[in-house]
Parts: sequence; C-alpha cells; structure tokens
Amino acid sequence: MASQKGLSARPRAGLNRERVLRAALVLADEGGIEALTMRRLGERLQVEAMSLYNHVAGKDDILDGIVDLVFSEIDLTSGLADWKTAMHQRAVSARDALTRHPWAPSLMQARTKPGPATLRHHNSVIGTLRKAGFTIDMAAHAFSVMDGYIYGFALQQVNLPSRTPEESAALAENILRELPAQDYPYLAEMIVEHALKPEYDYAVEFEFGLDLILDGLERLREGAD
Amino acid sequence: MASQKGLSARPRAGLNRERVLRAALVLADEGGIEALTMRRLGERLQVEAMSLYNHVAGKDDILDGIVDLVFSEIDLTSGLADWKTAMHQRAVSARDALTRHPWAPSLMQARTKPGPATLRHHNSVIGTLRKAGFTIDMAAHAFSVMDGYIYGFALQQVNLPSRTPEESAALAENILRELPAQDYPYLAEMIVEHALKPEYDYAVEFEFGLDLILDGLERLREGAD
DNA sequence: ACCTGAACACCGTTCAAGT
DNA sequence: ACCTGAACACCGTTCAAGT
Repeated sequence: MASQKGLSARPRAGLNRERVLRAALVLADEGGIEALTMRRLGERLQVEAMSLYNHVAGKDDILDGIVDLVFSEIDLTSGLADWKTAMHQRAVSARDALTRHPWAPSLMQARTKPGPATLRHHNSVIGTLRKAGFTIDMAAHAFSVMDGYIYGFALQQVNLPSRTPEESAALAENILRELPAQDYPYLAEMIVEHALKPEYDYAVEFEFGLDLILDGLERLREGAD
Repeated sequence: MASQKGLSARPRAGLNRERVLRAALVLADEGGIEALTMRRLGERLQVEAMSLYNHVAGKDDILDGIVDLVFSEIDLTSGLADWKTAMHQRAVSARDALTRHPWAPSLMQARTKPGPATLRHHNSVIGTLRKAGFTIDMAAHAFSVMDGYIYGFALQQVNLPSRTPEESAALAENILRELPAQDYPYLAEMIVEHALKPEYDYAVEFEFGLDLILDGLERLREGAD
C-alpha cells in the first residue's frame, strides 16, 4: 500500500516535475496566479522552496508547464467527420478549460515555449481544417480567427469578475449606481436591459459568436471548392 | 518659462496622478509590465517610491490607470455614417493601440474598475450599433464577438514574440528545428508553408477575421429588419 | 500638502553545505 | 541524487517623522 519509503506524510516520497506542476495548477486555481509562489508551492509539497529547483528550471518553467496542462484538458474531437461540429465542440471544450482556470488566458501571452499538449492541440486543429479541404492559407486564417475569439472571450469573461448570473447582476447594479448614466446612455441602457437580466449566460453568448465565425468560414470553404 | 518653483531638474516640480500614470505607461512600454515597479517609477520621477502614494492609491490603481490610457488611444470614429466602416476603423485602431502596448491585452483581465476612457469607448461602440438598428440583445452579441476577437487576436499576436516579418520567420525556423515534425505534421506544414513566408502580415490576418465577423453581423442585422 | 527613511512581510534565485 | 539554510537583490506598502 505505502510507497517504498516514508510511511507517513502523504506528499513528498517521490517528488517530480509532474507532481510539482499539478500542485502549481491547484495553487493557481485556488488563489489566482499571484498566489503561486515558489515558497508556497514548496509548503504544499512539504519541501523547502529551493528543492523545487531540482525538478523544474524555475518559475518560468512552471508557468509554461501549467499552461500546457490547460491545453491537455481540451477535448480534441479529432474523430468527428464534420469539421464544423468538431471545431464547435473543440471550442466549447477550450472555453470550459479556460473557465476552470481563469488565470490561464492572460498567461498564454509571454509564454514562449509551447509544451507537447499545446503542439498536439494546434496540430489537431490544423489537421481537422486541412482534411476538410481548407487550403493552408485559409486554415491559417481560420485558426487565427477561431482561437483569437476563444481566448479573447475567455479574457473578457474573466474580466467581468462574477461567475454566476446572480453575482453578475449584483455587480452590474453596483457599477450602475456609480455610473454617471447621462454621460454614457447607451452603456447604461445595456447594463439595465441586458446584463442585469437573469437570462444572461456566458455559454450562450460564447456560442453565438462561435457559430457566426464558423458559418463565415463554411461560406469561404464552399466558395473555394 | 520655468515653473513657479524649482529652476532645474525637469521632472518633479508638479507631480500629480496624470504624470505618474504617463511615466508608468512609458516604463511598461519600455521593459514590459514586470519592469513597472513602484521603486523604479519613483526613480524616473526623481522621487522616492513612497511619495507616489500621495498621488495614486497604490499599484493596482496605477494598473487601472494605464489600462484606461490605452483605451483613450482608440479612435472612436463616432461620426461615421456606416456602422460597418465605423466598427472596422475602430477595431483597427484598437489593435494598433494594443500593439503599441503589448502588456495591455493580458492586463485587461483582473482590472475591475473601468476608467472614463473605457466607459466612453464602450458607450460609443454600443451607441454605433444601436443607431444602426441593432436590438439591445444583438448589440450585446455583436460587442462580445467583436471585442473578444480584438483582445484575443492581440493576445495571440503578442504571444508570438516577434514583431517584424523577418524576426517572425527566424523564430519559426528555430521552433521548427526543435519540433519533432513527424509527430505534428500539420503544424510543421503550417510553419513551413505559411509562417515562414515573408508575406505573413498580422494586419492582414487581423482584418480577415474582422471582416468575417462584421459580414456575419451585417447579415443578422438585415435579417432582423 | 507633500516627501522621506526605516521597517515589515514578502518575492525568485544562487550557492555552499549537508545526507 | 535530492534537500536545506543562509544570503542576495529585489518587491508593495505602512508609518512616524520631517518640511
């Protein structure tokens, strides 16, 4: 039952890169990216911060690693026959992953070394498009617009800091109270008539834009046949 | 000629919120967001870091402030008759601003207090859509997809850390050298046949997706008439 | 009203020393 | 091979003290 050495103290025993990255991901999920420090991470793993350097190159390496972990959570739907269905499901899965890890979208920036899950993800998306008849140039355009939208939407969604519709409405009400409504009439109307409604739903909003983009790409693909 | 007090030492003289934020923006532009520290900012303004607290509430306030400065650089094109032309120009202007300030896209997240330029920007965009006949719900969808794409594209563009086409090609070549091409055939093909080409241009790529989105929105607007 | 020095509680990382 | 303690060069921010 117990591992070969160390009978008590669940963690430790066999510290390695994988376990360091998993713990880092959890720490970022719990307290945001600024809660992820080498010292706190060491504490979690019952080790001094300096020991982590035996398993990762440094903090940058950890950030690269947890971004790659997020990519590994995206369902690639590579088996699907219809490219549009495949891309729709992939995009929804990506937004779900970014919603679970709100620190991720803004971290994608400045990360220079893509990990294996990131490469696999990109290869799969491009492959789906190419097999559906997109030229290389069209596939590049399609990738750019789809993934730009996915990350940008996630960034905006996280920006509005509330998660549930009720929280969202409470927040909008607060903003509205401080807002000089006569200076920003259209914005005020939008908050009152739209953001305050309980029906407001990020998932629905996301899929509206997603399908608009996918329909536009479909038209281009057909035109090129 | 000289200000009322202090004959030499150009800066200082009249430190205020405005001048602190301007200096912070320059610091972030020069060395990235991690170069913006209270101590270095004080140094620039020939003052101890602690003096800055007389003019801003703290570092978070500074971050809110420089994000609002970026929004103030976006041309609102509110006088234009055609909503599509207006939205196109405004989106291009937004991407230009985000390109000038590469630290900005990822900072939009987590900023909770929108400043006056941010509010003016949002109000102007929604107003343009409403005056063109978009319903509130449609305007909300349109805003979400346009701005999601704008920020997301900027985030991706900054992610690829090179700016000029030559740099971009050199980088792609480096990535390719380390890439196990047989594992990621579609990705490798894309890098060789597309990203390495000198014609590759972020501005063109951006406008492709932008027009795809605007055309999709136009169709929806016409359908609702 | 504005600025400062010292201090506090933190960071990431290096390095020599331990086992 | 892995871990540690002490140290270095930084952070943001508070506070009492200056003018």
